Amino acid sequence: MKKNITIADIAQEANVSTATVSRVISGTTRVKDTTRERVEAVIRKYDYEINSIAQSLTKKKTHTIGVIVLDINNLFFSEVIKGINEVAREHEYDVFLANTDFEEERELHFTKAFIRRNTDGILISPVAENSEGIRLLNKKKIPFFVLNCRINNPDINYVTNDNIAGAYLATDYLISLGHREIAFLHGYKIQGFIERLKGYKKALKENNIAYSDKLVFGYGENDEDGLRLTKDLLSSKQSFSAIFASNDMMAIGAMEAIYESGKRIPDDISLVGYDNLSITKNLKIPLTTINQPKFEQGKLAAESLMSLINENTSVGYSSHLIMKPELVIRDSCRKL
Amino acid sequence: MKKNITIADIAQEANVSTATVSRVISGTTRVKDTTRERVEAVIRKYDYEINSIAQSLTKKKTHTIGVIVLDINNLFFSEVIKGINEVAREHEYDVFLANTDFEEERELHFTKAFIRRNTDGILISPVAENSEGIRLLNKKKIPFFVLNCRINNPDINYVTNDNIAGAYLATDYLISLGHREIAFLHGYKIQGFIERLKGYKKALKENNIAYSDKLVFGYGENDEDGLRLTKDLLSSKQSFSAIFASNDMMAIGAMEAIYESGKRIPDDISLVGYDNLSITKNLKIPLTTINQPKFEQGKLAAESLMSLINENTSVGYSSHLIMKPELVIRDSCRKL
DNA sequence: TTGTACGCGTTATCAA
DNA sequence: TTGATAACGCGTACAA
Repeated sequence: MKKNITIADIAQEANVSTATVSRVISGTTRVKDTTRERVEAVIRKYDYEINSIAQSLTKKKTHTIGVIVLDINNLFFSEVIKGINEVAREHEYDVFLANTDFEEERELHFTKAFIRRNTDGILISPVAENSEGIRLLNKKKIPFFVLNCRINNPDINYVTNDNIAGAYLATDYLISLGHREIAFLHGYKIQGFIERLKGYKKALKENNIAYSDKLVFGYGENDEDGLRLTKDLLSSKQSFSAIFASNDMMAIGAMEAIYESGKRIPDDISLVGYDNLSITKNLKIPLTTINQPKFEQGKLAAESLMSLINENTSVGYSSHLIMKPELVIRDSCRKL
Repeated sequence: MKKNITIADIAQEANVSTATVSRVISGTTRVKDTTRERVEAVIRKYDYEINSIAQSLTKKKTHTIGVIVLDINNLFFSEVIKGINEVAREHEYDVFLANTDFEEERELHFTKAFIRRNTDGILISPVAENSEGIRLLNKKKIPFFVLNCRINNPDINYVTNDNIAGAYLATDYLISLGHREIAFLHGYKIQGFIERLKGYKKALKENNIAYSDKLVFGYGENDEDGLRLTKDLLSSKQSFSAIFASNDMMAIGAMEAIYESGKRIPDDISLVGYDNLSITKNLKIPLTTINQPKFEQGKLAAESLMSLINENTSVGYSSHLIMKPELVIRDSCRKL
């Protein structure tokens, strides 16, 4: 086993106590210049790096946050994570990243892993608002902030966007263009996607259009899912003139399926997505979609988490942030 | 300060020693069933989770790997990371993720951070083959594996793709279509992109086409960079009929710039990218590009790292893996 | 089958 | 300005 150089080794070689070495490293206490230099020379000589594990044990701080997301390969989360990283960097925190792939079991696994690792705080995009992971974090009083989910508990902080309003915007826009048979590509059965279905239904209802579950195809999340579900839709003999995909990745897959079938967007089928990923403006057909701030959500959540961590007393109020979605009109829809 | 429940608390409440609690948790030694049950009950009662920090200190293992990439928001790395995550999951390792944004200073920072945190191993996509981070890892004899860079040191393991060959393929393809004035969008000045320039030059030379640095625009990496550089190119009065972008993200930006300028692909300008990101087939114009395995590179590197970690003696040989790139022809190029 | 006591590498406290 | 030493929470000989 590789013997690691410790503070004791440095102390011995520099003819000082471990306490002094510790002082030199932390820079908190004054140390005589000559001793300091002697110690620093030995540290450099061995490329000595402090052992944060041991350090954390006494300090009770790891300078680490854990981030749990549903799918790291979805560009939506990439952008959120970018925002988180930026904040973490400013505060000199390091980031653990975990991916649940929408499985509650994995979510719980990583939650526990982070708790065991004593991450100072956790950002989590949960599979369900009452997931076991959330319960555990809450019970353990670990600073955490929920991403991308509304939690019905006044004590729990979260940031999300108004999915019902966003989906309403998308559907209502299609209806305003004259579409009445609008297919819906349903994401996995998590709160966000269920709410988007609600917004879709709400828009139908307000426009006196009957809802039909024959036009709802699920479930999924990424471009492959969108491809598959749209193929199902196309071969279903259902009549429809537009598709509302619950997120952009699925819309990208839908686009592929539509073109493969020989149809065209928006001439034959109109298409709307959700998220406004930066690539959607460069798709085969620039995509009409719903924008929600992503980078900002990550930043916001991370910043709030930092204050949660640093005021060890609870803040006295909690953040329930609901971002407002916006319709971004591009070229994927046409007036009937 | 929140008092954490420790093994000692459990021991006290269950009327046993800490050693016994430890045995119950690890399951290594036999414990009488009745005591075991008593201890387990107390553990459940408090939702006790072991403190991995303390555990690591004695065990000298953190069950953690660190991953350092150049840009987490580039879909290329998303896919690589996906491969890494899959392997880590199988081996019950957790993953620290860090992003250097092509800055050597940040690379060194995270390398040190991982060393201090005693990550059992590190996967790194370095800014330069002789970076300070690489030097440190090598000196400290920490198990590590280099991603996406060829290292001129027999002891250092790496996996990458043959950038020269790939860029040659791309350029030669354009030439075979009759293009002779081919602009090159240069990525940041790191080995991979420099090699792609070499491949480009090589193809020109073998086809007796003079190289002109007036056709080379740099430097960048993502879609915004591609947009900016292509605008520069378009306003430069240089005559050209094709663009070879050093990666797909830049090609996406180039596509945007070209369309904004009123020109069309491939009618007015042919375009080739590099990486074969899965979205490239769904772009405005499905992109002709160079494929290199991404998920597989991540998997391979992670698996090799795992064996490096688990055979604490060095393996006796090292892996220098160079993946073969392939031309993927879609619709973004035309014959002159 | 179980308990005692020490070590892991650091920081913090108290003396000197 | 420095040193000795007790924590921190866990694993593990060694002993019982």
